[in-house]
Amino acid sequence: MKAQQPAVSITTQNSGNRARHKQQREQLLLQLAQQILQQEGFAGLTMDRLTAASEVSKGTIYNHFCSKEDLITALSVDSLERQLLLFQQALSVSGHSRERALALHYAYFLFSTTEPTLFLCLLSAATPAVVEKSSASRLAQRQALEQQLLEFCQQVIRQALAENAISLQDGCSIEELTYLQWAQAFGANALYRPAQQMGFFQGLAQQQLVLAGVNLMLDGLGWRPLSADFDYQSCWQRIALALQQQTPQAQS
Amino acid sequence: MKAQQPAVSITTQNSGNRARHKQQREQLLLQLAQQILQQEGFAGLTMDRLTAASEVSKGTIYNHFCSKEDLITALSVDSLERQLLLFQQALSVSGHSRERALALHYAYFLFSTTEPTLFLCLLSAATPAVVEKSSASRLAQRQALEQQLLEFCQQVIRQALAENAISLQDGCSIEELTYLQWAQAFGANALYRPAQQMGFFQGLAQQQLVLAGVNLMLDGLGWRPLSADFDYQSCWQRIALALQQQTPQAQS
DNA sequence: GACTATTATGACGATTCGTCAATTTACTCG
DNA sequence: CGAGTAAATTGACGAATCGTCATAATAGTC
Repeated sequence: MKAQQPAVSITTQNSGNRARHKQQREQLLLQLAQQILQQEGFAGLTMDRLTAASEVSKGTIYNHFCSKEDLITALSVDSLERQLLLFQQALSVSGHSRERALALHYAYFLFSTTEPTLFLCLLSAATPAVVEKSSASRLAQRQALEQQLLEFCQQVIRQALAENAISLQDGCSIEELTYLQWAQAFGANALYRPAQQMGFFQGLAQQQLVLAGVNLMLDGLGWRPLSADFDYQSCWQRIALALQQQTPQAQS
Repeated sequence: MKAQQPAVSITTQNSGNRARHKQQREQLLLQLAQQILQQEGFAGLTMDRLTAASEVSKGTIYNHFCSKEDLITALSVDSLERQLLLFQQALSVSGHSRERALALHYAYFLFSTTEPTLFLCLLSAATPAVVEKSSASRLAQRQALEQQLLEFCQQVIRQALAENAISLQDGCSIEELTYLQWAQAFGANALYRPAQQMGFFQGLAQQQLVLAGVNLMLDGLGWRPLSADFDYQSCWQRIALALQQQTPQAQS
């Protein structure tokens, strides 16, 4: 069950391979950290344990991550990279602008459920205790990725404007719209587990809630076609199929 | 600058006072913890520091909080209690149902800005690392308070139904609506700082974003009067005045 | 005023973090 | 190919923090 032989031919002769090798190991360390997180919980993730699980020493690990918190931030960066991939796939589905917006929301939802651990990392990484002790470069990475994600959202909104599917009156900027949708998606996905755990709703699936939230918001905006004039339920399912069948991919 | 003389007459003779005295001290400890949090950051909050700042020993502190994480959860309980007070005040403003819904959103926003530290505690307390090491009783307290808060929201929605200001077609339950508004409010307030820090929007105030988000969502729901037919901007300001002038209260 | 139950104390062991001098490895060049 | 140098790795160690527990103090009772 140990899938981590070095396996890479470490016959790196020119210094170009050094960086690549280092990055591969970092990826492996992140994978291990994620495993520990899933199996032992957040309190169980210690640097010594990661050291034991890996094949390098603690010093080397601190050569990659300047602190335990930096490791969490690194995991969040990894999360965002995967989200980015999902977003790209989501935008490859065809349809009018509102369908594509829905696809992005689905991608976000999909990530939050298929990778709950990483999604929680994202939450933890936003916490002051973590931010305070993460390296500046890692924080910059995270910021850059977030900006890229938001860029995708803005693209869809611009498409909607071009299609004349929405009209931005009364000083409502593209940034504002993007932010509000981001907030909606973040809240609806992040709060689901806690709410369910406290027995707030019984039968309601997370999917239905997210879809309903998006429809409410986009209807409020007047993004045509309105949910009364279009079957976004089946649109949602079509998107689900399109994204799901692409997910089985690179693992080792 | 030290505002923490015991000051309470500890001439507790009958055992009824014991519990009360203990609770007072717990409140004081929470206040101190919050101070440390503001001044030293999350990484600076250690049990030893709290011990030094207080006038009791470490053992006694661990008599109140079974772990450092339990302390964080206790702070979040404190936050929720204050939120509850704000919600009560918010519901005391007069108006039609949608105005009252707006008042709740304002109360939430107000809390997130006037008590940023406590708001972040709420976020941290939702983190697995904290949940895992908090006492069951404290977690139950938090859950109960959250349920009370949601109860307030449901009240307003029921009022709206009674006023015939909304109609719940297609199996959209009260719980669903409550959840979606909660999610919207949570997201819009929690993400503001990070988004601003990454320079995503320049001039946009948090207030405007929150208000816009609520309007979008409630318009989408068809909650009358729609934002096109009513000046929710001045309504918002009126609520602000009504709540602001009640805030200066109990501190020492 | 003696006696008991409850609470408080802070020194202590256990963990975990993060460092750094010593060592090994990788690469260069004569 | 082998000596020399730069870079990376190691793991023992100090520091900091958590949480405990035997002892001491206090409150309440008879």
